[in-house]
Amino acid sequence: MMSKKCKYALKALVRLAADYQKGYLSTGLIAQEEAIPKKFLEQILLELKQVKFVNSQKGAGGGYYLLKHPKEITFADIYRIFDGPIALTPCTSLNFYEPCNDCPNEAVCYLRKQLIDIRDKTRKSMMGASLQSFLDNKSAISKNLKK
Amino acid sequence: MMSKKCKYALKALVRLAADYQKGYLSTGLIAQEEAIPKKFLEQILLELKQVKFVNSQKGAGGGYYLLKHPKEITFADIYRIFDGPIALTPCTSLNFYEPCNDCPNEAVCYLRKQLIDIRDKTRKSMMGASLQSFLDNKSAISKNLKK
DNA sequence: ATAAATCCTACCAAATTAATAGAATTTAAT
DNA sequence: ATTAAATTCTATTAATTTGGTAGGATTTAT
Repeated sequence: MMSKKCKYALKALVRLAADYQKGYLSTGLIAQEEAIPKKFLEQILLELKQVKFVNSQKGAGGGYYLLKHPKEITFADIYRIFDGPIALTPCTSLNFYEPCNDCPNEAVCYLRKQLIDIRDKTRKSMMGASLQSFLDNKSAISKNLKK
Repeated sequence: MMSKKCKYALKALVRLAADYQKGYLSTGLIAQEEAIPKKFLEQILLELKQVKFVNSQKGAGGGYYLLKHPKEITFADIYRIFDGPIALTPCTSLNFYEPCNDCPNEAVCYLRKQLIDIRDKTRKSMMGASLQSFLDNKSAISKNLKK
Protein backbone atom coordinates (compact mmCIF):
# COMPACT_ATOMS: atom_id res chain seq x y z
CA MET A 1 0.00 0.00 0.00
CA MET A 2 1.10 3.53 -0.61
CA SER A 3 0.64 6.33 1.92
CA LYS A 4 -1.94 9.04 1.37
CA LYS A 5 0.91 11.49 1.05
CA CYS A 6 2.26 9.54 -1.88
CA LYS A 7 -1.14 9.33 -3.55
CA TYR A 8 -1.68 13.06 -3.06
CA ALA A 9 1.73 13.77 -4.57
CA LEU A 10 0.92 11.59 -7.56
CA LYS A 11 -2.40 13.33 -8.16
CA ALA A 12 -0.87 16.77 -7.77
CA LEU A 13 1.89 15.93 -10.23
CA VAL A 14 -0.54 14.54 -12.79
CA ARG A 15 -2.56 17.74 -12.44
CA LEU A 16 0.57 19.82 -12.95
CA ALA A 17 1.49 17.63 -15.92
CA ALA A 18 -1.87 18.46 -17.50
CA ASP A 19 -0.77 22.09 -17.57
CA TYR A 20 2.87 21.43 -18.40
CA GLN A 21 4.42 24.63 -19.79
CA LYS A 22 1.17 26.51 -19.43
CA GLY A 23 1.92 28.67 -16.40
CA TYR A 24 1.32 28.36 -12.68
CA LEU A 25 -1.19 26.36 -10.66
CA SER A 26 -1.83 27.37 -7.05
CA THR A 27 -1.89 24.93 -4.17
CA GLY A 28 -5.48 26.00 -3.48
CA LEU A 29 -6.64 25.08 -6.97
CA ILE A 30 -4.93 21.69 -7.00
CA ALA A 31 -6.15 20.92 -3.49
CA GLN A 32 -9.72 21.67 -4.47
CA GLU A 33 -9.70 19.81 -7.77
CA GLU A 34 -7.99 16.72 -6.40
CA ALA A 35 -9.62 16.65 -2.96
CA ILE A 36 -6.38 17.04 -1.02
CA PRO A 37 -6.12 18.89 2.34
CA LYS A 38 -4.54 22.19 1.33
CA LYS A 39 -1.97 22.60 4.11
CA PHE A 40 -0.85 19.02 3.67
CA LEU A 41 -0.45 19.59 -0.05
CA GLU A 42 1.74 22.62 0.65
CA GLN A 43 4.22 20.38 2.43
CA ILE A 44 4.11 17.84 -0.35
CA LEU A 45 4.78 20.40 -3.07
CA LEU A 46 7.62 21.79 -1.01
CA GLU A 47 9.22 18.36 -0.97
CA LEU A 48 8.68 18.02 -4.70
CA LYS A 49 10.40 21.33 -5.17
CA GLN A 50 13.40 20.17 -3.15
CA VAL A 51 13.89 17.21 -5.49
CA LYS A 52 13.49 19.50 -8.52
CA PHE A 53 10.35 17.91 -9.88
CA VAL A 54 8.53 21.23 -9.66
CA ASN A 55 9.35 24.88 -9.23
CA SER A 56 7.28 27.72 -7.86
CA GLN A 57 6.49 31.37 -8.23
CA LYS A 58 5.60 33.31 -5.11
CA GLY A 59 3.05 36.07 -4.75
CA ALA A 60 -0.28 36.86 -6.34
CA GLY A 61 -0.89 34.90 -9.52
CA GLY A 62 1.93 32.55 -8.59
CA GLY A 63 1.91 28.83 -7.95
CA TYR A 64 3.69 25.66 -8.95
CA TYR A 65 4.70 24.22 -12.28
CA LEU A 66 6.26 20.98 -13.44
CA LEU A 67 9.97 21.20 -14.20
CA LYS A 68 10.41 17.91 -16.06
CA HIS A 69 8.62 16.45 -19.03
CA PRO A 70 5.71 14.20 -17.91
CA LYS A 71 7.44 11.24 -19.53
CA GLU A 72 10.48 11.73 -17.32
CA ILE A 73 8.73 11.28 -13.97
CA THR A 74 7.48 7.81 -13.09
CA PHE A 75 5.51 6.40 -10.20
CA ALA A 76 8.69 4.64 -9.05
CA ASP A 77 10.32 8.05 -8.50
CA ILE A 78 7.35 9.40 -6.58
CA TYR A 79 7.00 6.28 -4.44
CA ARG A 80 10.66 6.44 -3.44
CA ILE A 81 10.41 10.05 -2.31
CA PHE A 82 7.36 9.59 -0.11
CA ASP A 83 7.24 5.92 0.83
CA GLY A 84 10.89 4.93 0.53
CA PRO A 85 12.26 1.67 -0.86
CA ILE A 86 10.35 -0.33 -3.44
CA ALA A 87 12.14 -3.47 -2.27
CA LEU A 88 10.68 -5.63 0.48
CA THR A 89 13.79 -5.39 2.67
CA PRO A 90 16.54 -2.76 3.05
CA CYS A 91 19.12 -5.37 2.06
CA THR A 92 17.53 -5.89 -1.38
CA SER A 93 17.00 -2.21 -2.11
CA LEU A 94 18.98 -0.56 -4.90
CA ASN A 95 18.37 3.03 -3.84
CA PHE A 96 18.14 2.63 -0.06
CA TYR A 97 20.46 -0.30 0.63
CA GLU A 98 21.17 -1.22 4.24
CA PRO A 99 22.28 -4.55 5.68
CA CYS A 100 19.72 -6.46 7.75
CA ASN A 101 20.55 -6.87 11.41
CA ASP A 102 18.94 -10.30 11.61
CA CYS A 103 21.06 -11.57 8.75
CA PRO A 104 24.62 -12.64 9.61
CA ASN A 105 25.77 -13.27 6.04
CA GLU A 106 24.10 -11.80 3.01
CA ALA A 107 25.78 -14.09 0.53
CA VAL A 108 24.16 -17.03 2.24
CA CYS A 109 20.69 -15.52 2.61
CA TYR A 110 18.14 -17.85 1.05
CA LEU A 111 15.51 -15.08 0.82
CA ARG A 112 17.49 -12.78 -1.44
CA LYS A 113 16.86 -14.40 -4.80
CA GLN A 114 13.09 -14.16 -4.64
CA LEU A 115 13.04 -10.80 -2.90
CA ILE A 116 15.22 -9.38 -5.64
CA ASP A 117 13.02 -10.94 -8.28
CA ILE A 118 9.91 -9.38 -6.73
CA ARG A 119 11.68 -6.04 -6.43
CA ASP A 120 12.73 -6.11 -10.08
CA LYS A 121 9.26 -6.81 -11.34
CA THR A 122 7.58 -4.30 -9.08
CA ARG A 123 10.19 -1.74 -10.00
CA LYS A 124 9.75 -2.33 -13.68
CA SER A 125 5.99 -1.95 -13.52
CA MET A 126 6.30 1.21 -11.43
CA MET A 127 8.79 2.70 -13.86
CA GLY A 128 6.33 2.05 -16.66
CA ALA A 129 3.79 4.34 -15.07
CA SER A 130 4.91 7.85 -16.11
CA LEU A 131 2.95 11.02 -15.48
CA GLN A 132 2.32 11.05 -19.21
CA SER A 133 0.67 7.64 -19.07
CA PHE A 134 -1.69 8.78 -16.30
CA LEU A 135 -2.46 11.86 -18.36
CA ASP A 136 -3.26 9.68 -21.37
CA ASN A 137 -5.71 7.72 -19.20
CA LYS A 138 -7.31 10.90 -18.06
CA SER A 139 -8.00 12.19 -21.54
CA ALA A 140 -9.13 8.79 -22.79
CA ILE A 141 -11.66 8.65 -19.95
CA SER A 142 -13.03 12.15 -20.48
CA LYS A 143 -13.25 11.49 -24.23
CA ASN A 144 -15.27 8.37 -23.51
CA LEU A 145 -17.63 10.29 -21.25
CA LYS A 146 -18.54 12.71 -24.02
CA LYS A 147 -19.73 9.99 -26.39
CA MET B 1 8.88 -2.81 2.40
CA MET B 2 7.60 -5.65 4.46
CA SER B 3 7.28 -5.53 8.24
CA LYS B 4 9.67 -7.45 10.45
CA LYS B 5 6.74 -9.55 11.55
CA CYS B 6 6.17 -10.62 7.96
CA LYS B 7 9.83 -11.42 7.44
CA TYR B 8 9.92 -13.43 10.67
CA ALA B 9 6.83 -15.33 9.58
CA LEU B 10 8.42 -16.12 6.23
CA LYS B 11 11.62 -17.36 7.83
CA ALA B 12 9.73 -19.45 10.36
CA LEU B 13 7.60 -21.01 7.65
CA VAL B 14 10.60 -21.83 5.49
CA ARG B 15 12.21 -23.46 8.51
CA LEU B 16 9.08 -25.47 9.16
CA ALA B 17 8.97 -26.38 5.47
CA ALA B 18 12.46 -27.80 5.78
CA ASP B 19 11.09 -30.31 8.26
CA TYR B 20 7.77 -30.84 6.52
CA GLN B 21 6.22 -34.09 7.76
CA LYS B 22 9.16 -34.74 10.06
CA GLY B 23 7.62 -33.92 13.42
CA TYR B 24 7.52 -30.84 15.64
CA LEU B 25 9.75 -27.81 15.88
CA SER B 26 9.59 -25.68 19.03
CA THR B 27 9.30 -21.91 19.00
CA GLY B 28 12.56 -21.75 20.92
CA LEU B 29 14.47 -23.68 18.29
CA ILE B 30 13.11 -21.67 15.37
CA ALA B 31 13.67 -18.40 17.22
CA GLN B 32 17.29 -19.29 17.88
CA GLU B 33 18.08 -20.59 14.41
CA GLU B 34 16.43 -17.71 12.58
CA ALA B 35 17.34 -14.89 15.01
CA ILE B 36 13.74 -14.02 15.87
CA PRO B 37 12.68 -12.71 19.32
CA LYS B 38 11.04 -15.77 20.87
CA LYS B 39 7.97 -14.18 22.42
CA PHE B 40 7.29 -12.29 19.20
CA LEU B 41 7.57 -15.51 17.24
CA GLU B 42 5.03 -17.13 19.54
CA GLN B 43 2.44 -14.57 18.48
CA ILE B 44 3.32 -15.01 14.83
CA LEU B 45 2.97 -18.78 14.95
CA LEU B 46 -0.35 -18.39 16.72
CA GLU B 47 -1.60 -16.29 13.83
CA LEU B 48 -0.30 -18.82 11.36
CA LYS B 49 -2.20 -21.49 13.24
CA GLN B 50 -5.42 -19.49 13.03
CA VAL B 51 -5.16 -19.39 9.24
CA LYS B 52 -4.39 -23.13 9.16
CA PHE B 53 -0.91 -22.84 7.72
CA VAL B 54 0.53 -24.65 10.73
CA ASN B 55 -0.67 -26.76 13.61
CA SER B 56 0.80 -27.35 17.02
CA GLN B 57 1.34 -29.90 19.71
CA LYS B 58 1.48 -28.72 23.31
CA GLY B 59 3.67 -30.01 26.07
CA ALA B 60 7.16 -31.43 26.31
CA GLY B 61 8.51 -32.52 22.96
CA GLY B 62 5.78 -30.56 21.23
CA GLY B 63 6.00 -27.66 18.83
CA TYR B 64 4.72 -26.50 15.47
CA TYR B 65 4.52 -28.20 12.09
CA LEU B 66 3.51 -27.13 8.61
CA LEU B 67 0.02 -28.20 7.58
CA LYS B 68 0.26 -27.50 3.84
CA HIS B 69 2.72 -28.63 1.23
CA PRO B 70 5.53 -26.07 0.80
CA LYS B 71 4.43 -25.51 -2.78
CA GLU B 72 0.99 -24.44 -1.64
CA ILE B 73 2.08 -21.45 0.46
CA THR B 74 3.46 -18.44 -1.37
CA PHE B 75 4.92 -15.16 -0.26
CA ALA B 76 1.75 -13.43 -1.48
CA ASP B 77 -0.25 -15.38 1.10
CA ILE B 78 2.14 -14.52 3.91
CA TYR B 79 2.35 -10.87 2.95
CA ARG B 80 -1.44 -10.54 2.97
CA ILE B 81 -1.74 -12.02 6.46
CA PHE B 82 0.84 -9.79 8.10
CA ASP B 83 1.11 -6.69 5.93
CA GLY B 84 -2.29 -6.59 4.27
CA PRO B 85 -3.07 -5.64 0.68
CA ILE B 86 -0.53 -6.13 -2.08
CA ALA B 87 -2.21 -3.38 -4.08
CA LEU B 88 -1.12 0.25 -3.68
CA THR B 89 -4.62 1.45 -2.77
CA PRO B 90 -7.62 -0.21 -1.09
CA CYS B 91 -9.70 0.49 -4.19
CA THR B 92 -7.42 -1.61 -6.41
CA SER B 93 -7.10 -4.50 -3.99
CA LEU B 94 -8.63 -7.86 -4.88
CA ASN B 95 -8.56 -9.35 -1.39
CA PHE B 96 -9.06 -6.21 0.72
CA TYR B 97 -11.19 -4.01 -1.51
CA GLU B 98 -12.51 -0.73 -0.10
CA PRO B 99 -13.58 2.39 -1.95
CA CYS B 100 -11.32 5.44 -1.58
CA ASN B 101 -12.82 8.39 0.24
CA ASP B 102 -10.97 10.91 -1.87
CA CYS B 103 -12.35 9.40 -5.09
CA PRO B 104 -15.90 10.43 -6.05
CA ASN B 105 -16.25 8.03 -8.98
CA GLU B 106 -14.16 4.94 -9.42
CA ALA B 107 -15.12 4.40 -13.06
CA VAL B 108 -13.58 7.75 -13.88
CA CYS B 109 -10.40 7.36 -11.82
CA TYR B 110 -7.38 7.93 -14.04
CA LEU B 111 -5.02 6.20 -11.58
CA ARG B 112 -6.73 2.82 -11.65
CA LYS B 113 -5.32 1.40 -14.84
CA GLN B 114 -1.67 1.71 -13.82
CA LEU B 115 -2.28 0.86 -10.17
CA ILE B 116 -4.01 -2.34 -11.26
CA ASP B 117 -1.19 -3.13 -13.65
CA ILE B 118 1.39 -2.68 -10.89
CA ARG B 119 -0.70 -4.78 -8.52
CA ASP B 120 -1.00 -7.60 -11.07
CA LYS B 121 2.71 -7.76 -11.70
CA THR B 122 3.67 -7.54 -8.05
CA ARG B 123 1.05 -10.13 -7.20
CA LYS B 124 2.28 -12.50 -9.87
CA SER B 125 5.88 -12.28 -8.73
CA MET B 126 4.87 -12.77 -5.09
CA MET B 127 2.79 -15.80 -5.98
CA GLY B 128 5.79 -17.27 -7.73
CA ALA B 129 7.75 -17.34 -4.49
CA SER B 130 6.56 -20.49 -2.72
CA LEU B 131 8.04 -21.90 0.46
CA GLN B 132 9.40 -24.67 -1.73
CA SER B 133 11.28 -22.19 -3.90
CA PHE B 134 12.94 -20.64 -0.84
CA LEU B 135 13.81 -24.11 0.34
CA ASP B 136 15.38 -24.89 -3.04
CA ASN B 137 17.53 -21.75 -2.67
CA LYS B 138 18.58 -22.81 0.76
CA SER B 139 19.82 -26.22 -0.32
CA ALA B 140 21.47 -24.84 -3.45
CA ILE B 141 23.40 -22.38 -1.29
CA SER B 142 24.53 -24.94 1.29
CA LYS B 143 25.52 -27.30 -1.52
CA ASN B 144 27.63 -24.52 -3.03
CA LEU B 145 29.34 -23.87 0.28
CA LYS B 146 30.55 -27.43 0.56
CA LYS B 147 32.42 -27.34 -2.76
C1' DA C 1 -0.87 49.30 0.58
C1' DT C 2 -2.94 45.06 0.10
C1' DA C 3 -4.10 40.72 -1.38
C1' DA C 4 -2.44 36.37 -2.85
C1' DA C 5 0.59 33.19 -2.93
C1' DT C 6 4.65 30.25 -1.25
C1' DC C 7 7.75 29.11 2.68
C1' DC C 8 8.91 27.41 7.13
C1' DT C 9 8.52 25.39 11.56
C1' DA C 10 6.19 23.49 15.12
C1' DC C 11 2.76 20.76 16.98
C1' DC C 12 -0.52 16.96 17.63
C1' DA C 13 -3.64 12.79 17.81
C1' DA C 14 -4.21 8.31 16.26
C1' DA C 15 -2.48 4.25 14.48
C1' DT C 16 1.09 1.00 13.74
C1' DT C 17 5.23 -1.51 14.81
C1' DA C 18 8.08 -4.32 17.37
C1' DA C 19 8.37 -6.01 20.79
C1' DT C 20 8.09 -7.63 26.33
C1' DA C 21 5.66 -9.71 30.46
C1' DG C 22 3.45 -12.94 32.91
C1' DA C 23 0.48 -16.25 33.89
C1' DA C 24 -2.65 -20.19 32.38
C1' DT C 25 -2.93 -24.50 30.19
C1' DT C 26 -1.65 -28.80 28.22
C1' DT C 27 1.26 -32.75 27.62
C1' DA C 28 5.18 -36.07 28.00
C1' DA C 29 8.33 -38.16 30.70
C1' DT C 30 10.14 -39.49 35.22
C1' DA D 1 1.85 -37.65 41.07
C1' DT D 2 5.34 -34.35 39.91
C1' DT D 3 7.85 -31.76 37.09
C1' DA D 4 9.57 -29.78 33.08
C1' DA D 5 8.58 -28.27 28.56
C1' DA D 6 5.86 -26.51 25.57
C1' DT D 7 1.86 -23.72 23.63
C1' DT D 8 -1.88 -20.23 24.63
C1' DC D 9 -3.77 -15.98 25.90
C1' DT D 10 -4.03 -11.23 27.20
C1' DA D 11 -2.13 -7.03 28.47
C1' DT D 12 1.20 -3.51 28.28
C1' DT D 13 4.51 -0.43 26.28
C1' DA D 14 8.01 2.55 23.92
C1' DA D 15 9.13 4.34 19.62
C1' DT D 16 7.94 5.54 15.15
C1' DT D 17 4.99 6.76 11.40
C1' DT D 18 0.93 8.78 9.46
C1' DG D 19 -2.07 12.28 8.36
C1' DG D 20 -2.89 15.95 9.24
C1' DT D 21 -3.48 21.32 11.56
C1' DA D 22 -1.75 26.06 12.95
C1' DG D 23 0.26 30.22 12.45
C1' DG D 24 3.16 33.32 11.01
C1' DA D 25 7.03 34.98 7.80
C1' DT D 26 8.15 36.15 3.27
C1' DT D 27 7.67 37.38 -1.47
C1' DT D 28 5.34 39.36 -5.43
C1' DA D 29 1.70 41.35 -8.57
C1' DT D 30 -1.61 44.77 -8.80
